[in-house]
Amino acid sequence: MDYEKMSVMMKAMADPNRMKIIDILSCGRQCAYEVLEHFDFTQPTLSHHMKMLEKAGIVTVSKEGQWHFYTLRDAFVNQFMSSIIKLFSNEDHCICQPNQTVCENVAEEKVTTV
Amino acid sequence: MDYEKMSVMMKAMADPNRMKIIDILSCGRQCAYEVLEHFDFTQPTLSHHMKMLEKAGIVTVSKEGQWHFYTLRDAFVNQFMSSIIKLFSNEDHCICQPNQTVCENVAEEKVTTV
DNA sequence: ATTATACATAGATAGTTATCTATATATACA
DNA sequence: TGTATATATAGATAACTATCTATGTATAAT
Repeated sequence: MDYEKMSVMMKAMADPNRMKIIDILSCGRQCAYEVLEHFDFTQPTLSHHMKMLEKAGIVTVSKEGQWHFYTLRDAFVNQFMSSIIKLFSNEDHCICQPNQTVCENVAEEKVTTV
Repeated sequence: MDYEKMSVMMKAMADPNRMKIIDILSCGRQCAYEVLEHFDFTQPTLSHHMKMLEKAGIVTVSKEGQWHFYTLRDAFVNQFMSSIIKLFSNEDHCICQPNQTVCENVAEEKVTTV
């Protein structure tokens, strides 16, 4: 697991306004002007947020005349989901044998439910 | 979807070091001392990170003598996964009819694959 | 050509945070 | 009791970021 790369994605998602933008775009592509109607902040602030989402590989832009259409990337959704599943399961990093000699951890086997 | 609450969780997860901590704890509970062995930063820094994870509802602590055992909360994992699935699908917020009169968005119906 | 619209960029500010050193607290052990 | 160990707290600093106002740019409409 590439924690740094995943961190960039998660930090981009972690802002509540950007999370709402992702939620909006999950219904299909929309232009910046449409997206802005759902928020109270100013247009430059939206421009900033969209750039963050773009840089993190979360959305793509296609420019048609004066309109900039933003689309949620399927590749991002798939990659993010599989990374999260790996993170929560005990397959990837797997330091399953806690140091018995140090703190006598009597860890029960963790059953992965994800 | 409670974007603010989800944001708190995601911000807590989004730090690469805390992400690694979650990955470690997904294999079962460990004490702070054990967790610290996987990192280069100092003990107060780990203490800070564990507190962030606790406050976000991601881990719980059980104190046994001088040892503090940290456990990844199943409730968090379940809640997080279901929220993410809602976020990526077009069921929750669902502003599926972009404003035709404004930017003539010819959005194709988005097929939910999550 | 002029005006309106959609979006981006520049620069500033206030708030947050990841990290450190230094120190405190609490438990275990000799 | 005194010492070692595990963890927390305090305070400082540097970096990052969400937001604003002001302004620039590019396209469309009149």
